[in-house]
Amino acid sequence: MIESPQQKYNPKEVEERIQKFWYDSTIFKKSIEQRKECPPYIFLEGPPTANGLPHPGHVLTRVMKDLILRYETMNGHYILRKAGWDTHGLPVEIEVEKKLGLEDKQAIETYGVAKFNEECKKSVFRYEHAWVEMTQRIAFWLDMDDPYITLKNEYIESVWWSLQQAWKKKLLYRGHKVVPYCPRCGTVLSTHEISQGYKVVEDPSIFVKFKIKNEEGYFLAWTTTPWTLISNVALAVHPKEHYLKIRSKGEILILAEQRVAALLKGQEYEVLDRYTGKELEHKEYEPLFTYSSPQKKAWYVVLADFVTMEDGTGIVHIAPAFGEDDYNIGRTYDLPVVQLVKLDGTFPDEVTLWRGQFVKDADPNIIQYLEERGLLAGTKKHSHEYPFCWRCDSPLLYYAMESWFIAMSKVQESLVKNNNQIAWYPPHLQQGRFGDFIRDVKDWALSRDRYWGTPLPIWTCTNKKCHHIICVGSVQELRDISESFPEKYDLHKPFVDDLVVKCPKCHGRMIREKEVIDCWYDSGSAFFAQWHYPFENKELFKENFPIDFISEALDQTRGWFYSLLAISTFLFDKTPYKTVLTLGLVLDKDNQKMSKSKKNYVDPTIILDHEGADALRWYLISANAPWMSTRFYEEAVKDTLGKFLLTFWNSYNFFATYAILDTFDPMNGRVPLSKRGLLDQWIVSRFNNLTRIVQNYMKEFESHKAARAIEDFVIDDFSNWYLRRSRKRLWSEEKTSDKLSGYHTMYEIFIGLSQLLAPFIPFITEEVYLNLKTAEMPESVHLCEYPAVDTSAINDDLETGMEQIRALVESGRALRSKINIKGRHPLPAAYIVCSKKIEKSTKPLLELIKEELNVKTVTYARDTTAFLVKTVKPKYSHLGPKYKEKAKHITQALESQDTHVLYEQLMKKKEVILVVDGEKIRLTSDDFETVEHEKKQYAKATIQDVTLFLDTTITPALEAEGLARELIRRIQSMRKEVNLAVEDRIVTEIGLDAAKQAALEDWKDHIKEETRSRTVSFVDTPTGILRKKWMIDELSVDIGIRK
RNA sequence: GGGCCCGUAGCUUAGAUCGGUUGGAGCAACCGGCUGAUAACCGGUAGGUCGAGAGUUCAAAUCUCUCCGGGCCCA
Repeated sequence: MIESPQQKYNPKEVEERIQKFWYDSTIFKKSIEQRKECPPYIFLEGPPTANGLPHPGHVLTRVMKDLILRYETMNGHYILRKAGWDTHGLPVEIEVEKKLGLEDKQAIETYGVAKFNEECKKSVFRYEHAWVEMTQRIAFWLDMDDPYITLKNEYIESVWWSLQQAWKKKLLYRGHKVVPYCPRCGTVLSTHEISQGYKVVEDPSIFVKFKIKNEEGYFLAWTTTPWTLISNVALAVHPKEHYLKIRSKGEILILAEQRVAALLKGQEYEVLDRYTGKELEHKEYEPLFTYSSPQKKAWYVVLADFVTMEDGTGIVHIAPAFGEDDYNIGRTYDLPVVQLVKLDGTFPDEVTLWRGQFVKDADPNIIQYLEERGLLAGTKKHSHEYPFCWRCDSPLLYYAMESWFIAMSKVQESLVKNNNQIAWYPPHLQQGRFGDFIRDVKDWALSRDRYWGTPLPIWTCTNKKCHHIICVGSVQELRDISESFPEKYDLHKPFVDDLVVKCPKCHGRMIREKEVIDCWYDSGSAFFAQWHYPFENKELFKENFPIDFISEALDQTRGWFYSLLAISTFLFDKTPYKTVLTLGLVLDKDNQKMSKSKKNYVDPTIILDHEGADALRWYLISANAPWMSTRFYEEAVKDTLGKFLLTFWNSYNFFATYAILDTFDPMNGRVPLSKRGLLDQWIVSRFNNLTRIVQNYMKEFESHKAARAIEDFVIDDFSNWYLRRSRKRLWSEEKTSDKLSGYHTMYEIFIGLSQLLAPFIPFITEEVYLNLKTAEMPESVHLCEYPAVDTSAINDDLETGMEQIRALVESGRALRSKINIKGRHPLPAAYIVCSKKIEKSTKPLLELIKEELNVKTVTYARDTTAFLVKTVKPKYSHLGPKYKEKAKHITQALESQDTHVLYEQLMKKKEVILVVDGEKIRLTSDDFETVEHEKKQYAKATIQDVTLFLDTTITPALEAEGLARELIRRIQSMRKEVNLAVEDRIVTEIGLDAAKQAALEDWKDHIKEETRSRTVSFVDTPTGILRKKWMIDELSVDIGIRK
């Protein structure tokens, strides 16, 4: 039995109730289990970190994932939805450092690594409850009871296994990388961290002369970091650019041809020689400083493509320890790495002149020293962006640090090949941002000199003669070589460092590399580590690889999307996922990124409380393409609620109210579609077309277009046309077959809509479905099949006809409003002038026009002649030049003529003779323009190929009918005013002018019926529980009603 | 600094792949109408430098270039 729904839609109440139903009846579990034998659709959840509160961006990703997964589930797929948590990394450590008041790494060591990591572990799940609650409230169905967690021993063990694979393939190696480093904090900063700390600063830039060996003259180089000159080992030139040897002010200098003009503007110089950069290669020079005596050959010219002609001299000083480009060129030429800066950012003792000084502070001293030695050719202030530590605000140094790497460059071709197997949404990312990144892939700097992370499973023998290095790939391996490996263990620092590990070769003590690994590696391992592969679940892993679908926000392109592909490529040489949906970012009302510091951050729970999860979901889905950024603010969600959800709810409420009143039973008396009225057939056809459209859009993740198509259907077709046009048949008291057809149609559309919309707005659809479903149907809408298209129900001709009818009705209404005749007043006739084809498609639906336009008859005509009058208008521009001063009189004479008669005369006799001032004037059709306009009693509207005429003749009978409708409308509004139930009967008394009374005599019964009046009587002074005086145009009416 | 994405009415947007009538909607505003389902609905009015400029073309919101603004990624 259908129950009466709440009059007002209360999202919070509905959603809480549905939430409880899902929980009590374990619907989520059933939705997975009932598909167990179905083809799988494999999904992998990108693990969030629960040490911060979820923000609107997370809501968007979760909504989109849920939409796709529910959609695929209803389309017959078996989908596991394992949750995951990302738990390691620097952000966690920083939170804990702040909480414990630890300033730097030394402070952490003093505090105790064991205790520190214990705090990190606790901190990681600090906001788990908020995440779980948000996930549930927006109805993201995810198995959070059995998540994968990156800090678990099993997870770490899987990660270790994969690292051992890399080791065995000789991809894991120790090397140098130049990284931004904060000397005060003693830590390397991640790129994400430094991007927050760039500032524009003015630094001294200097031109330095390097004496050419065994030859007169100097190379002129330019630098903005004088302190790196101490560690200089080479000078770089561009191989293809030209360089000049010049004499200027008595000095011989070599610099780039392109830079000479800019640097020596207005000065005289003599060109002595010209070379390409290539010709300068290996030319030696004398070192500026001799604090180091490198083992390898240094102090000569090298070639590098990165040398630009934009600024400087075209000759770049190279210090491999302090720049990434420098370091790379150093590797190419096998240059020594001279690193005359200590980790605290000061010069070491060897640098006798400036020992102990902070390098940046020493810059002026170094400049002065060079000046004194005559090696300075000039200084210039240079403003550029320079990174600062976001924590302590001290300038960062680029610094070559020892680090462990995965040689991604060795598998670059495989990366490209595998990337090309992936279906990217939006497609431009594949060859764009992501493809560029992969084509130019760098080795992955894996290690972090920190505490809270997966420890690098590499042990080195301390026996200097042995120096054996092993990479451990399982707990068992580690146990085998450890002394007293305990039953209970935790594969983090400091446990792994405290183990006494014996070298399998020489039995010497082995020490672990102290680093932990980049937490991106953790999450990028999820596709196998979530199953503890290969130690367990080998089958499960096989079944779930590769993944069909992942989806995260755009900022993950080079994050998780990359780390998954990278790991999968070197492990299995396969793409780990087939389809990736990249979501746009969520911005605030003013298109600004949401951040706590800007205070433009919207708390999703407020919207969930006010507008509800369905409104929130619908907004996020329909507002924009998934990959476009979306503005997020409460007002927008509120609009969505009002426009779409409430219309849907009210339609449902309307249907349910009448269905209950008529004790409609969906199991009884179903009318076959072919026996139903055209209106019913039309909406069913529209619904099936809609279903097809939705499925097509969803295939391409154009969920916004799918949503908009549904929205248009619900608002325009279903609510505002179909239901409105169906009202009348529901009001009739007997159970006609038309009424029953209507109920069955509405019922089927509501069930269909609840299924079609279920993946989008899971609560309200469940509410509707549960109330309407019969006992035989699945217990939840989320256990149903997604609607299939019934092509036999699609009738394109009918839909075209209806479109034309609706266009006619629209323009007819506009016409009525233009000629100022209210819709309530019936008109005798409408005429449609159109082709046979249009007549054929609209004829079956003419009843709709009759009612909507309130006309007695509708007739077709092939042409407009019967409704139009042709007249002529003098062509003044023609008459003027021809008749000059007479023209005025001619036009006066013409004005007194009937223009239609003139037209006829011109048609028949081809001329018009006028007598003006006694002179005969002969005018021809050249002197006139023909003008058409409708005959007096017709009003005309044109819609493309169709012309609509309304006959505006109002007879006394029609006037009376109009008046009757005016009265009915007022009595109805009075009923509403005193809150009468729809079925209540009343007694109506009307006081009005005697002549009008007589005219209304024939309409009394009609008024009685329409207003559910037992009696309608005309009296002098009406009485009742409500009495009102009305003005209908000029007419005063007095109405009283009572029960 | 480099790469990529975006910019259409006050707001949200369609149209861009393939150049072709006068750039469509919805919300908000205003005027009028309708209403015993609706927080609705219907008709009308007003609102546009299609971010700016240049180019290609008979013709540019659409193609090309430059610039401006926003965003992301990378330095």
